Amino acid sequence: MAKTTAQAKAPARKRRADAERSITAITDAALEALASDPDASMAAIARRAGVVRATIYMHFPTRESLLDAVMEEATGRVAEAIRQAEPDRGEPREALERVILATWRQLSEFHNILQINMRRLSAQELRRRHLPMTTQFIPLLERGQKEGVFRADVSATWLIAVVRAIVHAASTELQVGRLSEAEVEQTMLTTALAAVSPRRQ
Amino acid sequence: MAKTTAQAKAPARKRRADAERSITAITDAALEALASDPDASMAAIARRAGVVRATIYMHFPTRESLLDAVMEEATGRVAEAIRQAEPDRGEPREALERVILATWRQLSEFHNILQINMRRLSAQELRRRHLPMTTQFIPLLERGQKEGVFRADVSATWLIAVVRAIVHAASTELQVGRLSEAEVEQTMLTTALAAVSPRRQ
DNA sequence: TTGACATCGGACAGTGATGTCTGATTTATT
DNA sequence: AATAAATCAGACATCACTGTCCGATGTCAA
Repeated sequence: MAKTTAQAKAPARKRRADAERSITAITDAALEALASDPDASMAAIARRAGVVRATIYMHFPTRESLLDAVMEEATGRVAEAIRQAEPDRGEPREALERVILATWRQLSEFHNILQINMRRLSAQELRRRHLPMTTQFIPLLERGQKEGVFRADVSATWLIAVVRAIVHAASTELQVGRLSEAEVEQTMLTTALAAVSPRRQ
Repeated sequence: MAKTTAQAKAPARKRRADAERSITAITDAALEALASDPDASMAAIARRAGVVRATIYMHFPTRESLLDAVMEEATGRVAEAIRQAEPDRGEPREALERVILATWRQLSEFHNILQINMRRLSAQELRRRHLPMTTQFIPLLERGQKEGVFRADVSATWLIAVVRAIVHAASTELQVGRLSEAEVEQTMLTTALAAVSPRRQ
């Protein structure tokens, strides 16, 4: 609301077509570059975007503002993937499996992006910007809690954190070779479900 | 074995007492500084250690070598904490609770150290250097699997990864304020146990 | 076609970091 | 007390990065 950066939805004047192209090229390149190296330089991002470094500064006055745009893009993509998995449809456990499967690759791809933002943003700010994702999970978790298929002795937000942690762990173990492509999804799902299931009395 | 760095157990010649003091001061300061800021500079570490920057280079020829020493120190501390929790004594679930509780504060304190090393080391190298910690968990997990109190349809190493992920998640949620000091340990423990428990048939 | 917009290519200053070096001074060891 | 070791204080070269600026060239839109 305060700043008027390039990714603002309502630009003061309409941008030219090539400017639009540059902006998306830069955003995409930044997303890729930062996902593989959280300290990727502006030069590296520009190179990847097929653009000269100064061009980035045409649209993003500072590195910070580019990181903001990247974060918005990343959370937007994940949020969209969640949406398409229809978290509010059907039996909660099945819905959760669906949502996890649909998003787990992106979540692991954006692992580094999360790290970046955990460093540069305050806890509240991070929380606020994650709302597009978390708000979609909460109804599902709470629904499952009410129906008694998810444990209700801990908060829904904690269950979200646990699921996310397990997904990240699966991603890491796959990378390190301790889990195979063949078994990783099944292992991840069954563990996540176990973690959110009610305690045996 | 290859390099002869300051933290080598058998120095070529005996160091003077003040040199020993400097080395531990530097290592400790680096541990603290890097735990709170993964990009802490040599200057910041020196300042914290009450030492001039050049003194660090007396004992650690390069930043990398200091990071190596810090990592060894961190894994050593955690390994020692695990050892003192006696993972091989008593009922597996109780032993696991004991071990998690005894180490979780350190694990969360060293969260950033882990991040640093995940970036600078290869997956294999990281795995190798974590052995002092992981090897202590494996017998406990496998014992529990044999006794039927831990799930056996996934590997013990995966269970370790899950427990670690949950501990880290708890640390993060505490930092972000979504879990209180009062509830975090209980929540973490009950979730970890649920994740490693056998499936209901 | 024309004028405004956008990019290019490169140069520039400023900053902060790593690693090296030196000479003076303090400290431990024998 | 003498000697060797270690630290200090500060300077130095080097590097990589950020952000700014410029003139020249290319490209869109009316």
